[in-house]
Amino acid sequence: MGSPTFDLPPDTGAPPARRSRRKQARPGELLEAALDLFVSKGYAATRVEEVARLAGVSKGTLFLYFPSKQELFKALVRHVLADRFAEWSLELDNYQDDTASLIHYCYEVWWTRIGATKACGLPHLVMAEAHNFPEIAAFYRQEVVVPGNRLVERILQRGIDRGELRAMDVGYGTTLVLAPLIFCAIAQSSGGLCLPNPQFDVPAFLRLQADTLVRGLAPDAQGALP
Amino acid sequence: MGSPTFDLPPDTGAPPARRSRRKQARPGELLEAALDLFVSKGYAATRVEEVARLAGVSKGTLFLYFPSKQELFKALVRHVLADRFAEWSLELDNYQDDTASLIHYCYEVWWTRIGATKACGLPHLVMAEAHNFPEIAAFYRQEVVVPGNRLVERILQRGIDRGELRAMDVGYGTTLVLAPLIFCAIAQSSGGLCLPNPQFDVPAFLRLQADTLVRGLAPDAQGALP
Amino acid sequence: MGSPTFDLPPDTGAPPARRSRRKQARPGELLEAALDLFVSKGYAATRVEEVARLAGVSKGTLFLYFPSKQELFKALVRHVLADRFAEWSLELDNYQDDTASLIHYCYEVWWTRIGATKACGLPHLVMAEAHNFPEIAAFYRQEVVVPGNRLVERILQRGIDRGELRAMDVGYGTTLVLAPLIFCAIAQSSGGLCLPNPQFDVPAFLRLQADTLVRGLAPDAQGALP
Amino acid sequence: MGSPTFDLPPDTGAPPARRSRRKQARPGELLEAALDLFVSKGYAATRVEEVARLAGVSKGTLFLYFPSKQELFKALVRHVLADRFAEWSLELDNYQDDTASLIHYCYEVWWTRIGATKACGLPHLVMAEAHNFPEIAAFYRQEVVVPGNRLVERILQRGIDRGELRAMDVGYGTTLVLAPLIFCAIAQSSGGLCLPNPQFDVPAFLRLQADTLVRGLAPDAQGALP
DNA sequence: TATGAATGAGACTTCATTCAT
DNA sequence: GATGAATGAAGTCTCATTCAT
Repeated sequence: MGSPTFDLPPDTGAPPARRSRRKQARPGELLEAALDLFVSKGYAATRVEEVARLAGVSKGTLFLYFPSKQELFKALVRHVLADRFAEWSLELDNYQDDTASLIHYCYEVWWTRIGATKACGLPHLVMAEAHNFPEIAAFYRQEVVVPGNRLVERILQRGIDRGELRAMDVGYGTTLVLAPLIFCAIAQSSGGLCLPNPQFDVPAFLRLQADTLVRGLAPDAQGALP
Repeated sequence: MGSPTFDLPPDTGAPPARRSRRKQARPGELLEAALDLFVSKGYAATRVEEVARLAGVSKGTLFLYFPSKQELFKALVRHVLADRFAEWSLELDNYQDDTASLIHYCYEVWWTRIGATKACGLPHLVMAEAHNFPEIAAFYRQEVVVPGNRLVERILQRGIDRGELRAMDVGYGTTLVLAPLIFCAIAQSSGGLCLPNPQFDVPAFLRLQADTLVRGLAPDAQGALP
Repeated sequence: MGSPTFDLPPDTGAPPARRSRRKQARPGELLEAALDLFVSKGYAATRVEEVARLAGVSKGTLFLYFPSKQELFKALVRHVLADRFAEWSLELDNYQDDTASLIHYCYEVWWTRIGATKACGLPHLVMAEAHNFPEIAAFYRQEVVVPGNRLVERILQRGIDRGELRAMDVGYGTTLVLAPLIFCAIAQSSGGLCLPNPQFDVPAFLRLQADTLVRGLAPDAQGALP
Repeated sequence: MGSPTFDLPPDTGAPPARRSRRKQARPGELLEAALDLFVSKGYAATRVEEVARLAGVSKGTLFLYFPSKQELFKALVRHVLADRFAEWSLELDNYQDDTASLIHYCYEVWWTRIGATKACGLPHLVMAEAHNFPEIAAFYRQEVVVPGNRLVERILQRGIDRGELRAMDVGYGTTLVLAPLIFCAIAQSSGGLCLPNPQFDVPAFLRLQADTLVRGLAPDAQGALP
């Protein structure tokens, strides 16, 4: 049940010694700072010096840990997105309740662990820079998109098998499930720019979305076009 | 049924003369080029000289028509996204069929006019640059987000009034309708990075999405959580 | 008794026809505009397009008459400064009164014909650009500085010969006479920046200066250092 | 008896190492270089890269110390012209001899500290750019023109009080005293363009000017116009 | 002849990266 | 290791000049 952000060193309360403090924690602090800034300002508009300052080190020190701005960005993506799906897959294996509940649970969990955290800015950022960082795009596809789709495929297949969902093309069905999450991630990280008003309650929307989706995928749903 | 892109001058086959004087056509050509490059490379990674070259003019000529890179971007947003909603609103007024058909029709029309064109890259771009260009964000909200939501609100209210949709919070319902379109726009403009495979058929997905949505919003839908 | 500015064509009252009006007057109008702008904004900060607009023609037309900005500047200096000293020399030949009156008269005349007109901005401009325009500097020295000094030398020599001025090195004396004029020209053209207050009355100062100078050069003046 | 220019670092004979770190010395070196180039070529014709090269650093380094070309110019004006008057005011307070000597002394001191140094090019430059940089003009008026006039006012009033000068409007009298200095500054910085010949001995002229001025302001001077 | 659209060299400025300390 | 002064390539924008109309 990992935190969606980074494991910060335990705060000892005392101000750390200036020069030689927590050397092994530096990369994490730099990535934390990079996440903040890349997500809120975009890749190009973020200066490496800002990242260093926010992490409490000098510009030169950043380059000791990451050989370039591009490598910093790649490391950030790898760091934030790695090893989430293994954990989630386990949770799915152990889930006992019906599919409607499972979908609701997934949306809730996603919100708690991703949507409500700074990590939710990354998908947007990765997609925006996909053309400039093909390597990152490939990594993202392999480490995030494919596992995410696998996970949802299993959920849908389980629902169909249990008679809780109507028969469907599971490949497209996964996107039906994932699209709202990606939408919410982007809505969040763009300051709600695609939402109708600033009071928009994203968790409530996700509940409505889950409910509507479950209704729409129910075996006995009415109203389909011929 | 306006084209979502610009009217290029008729291609006479001959390469345009050097230093040809085409004051009327220049802004459209430059915006067309800007759309191509901004959408595919991002705002910061696009150099104004590239835009000018793609439009077949020199760097200086671009600045004759747009006083800065930022103004070029604003003009692009205005040109591509403005004046679509008036037309759509008219179509809605004249629509006769039931709500399920209307929603399907909207998704189809959106795909034809936006999703399948280069214009579909703009929402992504605007959201990515929202923090750097608050003025553009405000403009986008006012000229695109708000009118779009208004349009969908009318569709939903019409459906509820006609007894074709269940009662709901129309404010959140609009986002249920719009989110898939925004998702598809971003999926398209990021090279399908959030889609499960390269053969993903977006129009087919939109049909499935419309169908599922209509089912989910139907008055007699089953399966809602307590 | 020439005007210190340019001879404009007689104003016929009727608005001139757009295209083919007063072609032979164009260079003069352009030089008039150039004087205005060069003097008030400096050489570099003046754009040729501004000059053309102020003269009522297009940028291209300016280049029909002057092959470059530098040549426009040279032509301006030549035009404004040419043929002033011949006239003044004649007036000097015919002057009858005593030297004190003559010096007062010279300062008055200078003020009327130069100091109070836009032409008084030129010395400043020429001196500021002397390093960038050695050719103009040489021309200015030959056509303005040398004749001006000659004229004043004759005045001083006449005064010494008539016993109205003490014996002196006439070469340095001329600079005593001319320095206040140059000072006033620069004070005027810099917006009074070297003057103690905005109400400074330059003609009154020149009268005081002439008076003080005459006293200081009088044969029986007291107070010299040992 | 402060030097009007900057204290350069001691020349060790060896060429400075590439990428040497000299944070303390840089601003002074850059201002020194800026003084040289601005004064000899004018503001617009001086490129910041030239300034940097003359100071032995790269273009980027200049912008490390001065955020823009305009700020460099302002800093130069402040540095060269500020803090001279406090010192001079003190000297004036302690002066014991008669007014004629004092005026001579002032001119001598001005020549030594300003006229004979590169600093004498600044007044000309500031006046030439006054229209383009109103902020600098205001600063110059407040920090240089006003204090300078104050100082001379005190000298004249002291002379009148001691019966060594005739009664006069002290406001205009100050300009009588200062005009020759400004004239000489401009003459120097324009390569002697307004002087009758290249052998013109400026200190000798200033002595003659002081002498003539003192005679002209003497209480018993003869020869005033009615 | 007159126009003004078009050009492109060149200016200022930024910032990722290097490296002496 | 850590620093931050220094670098210089690269970007935006200006404007004198050209030239098709």
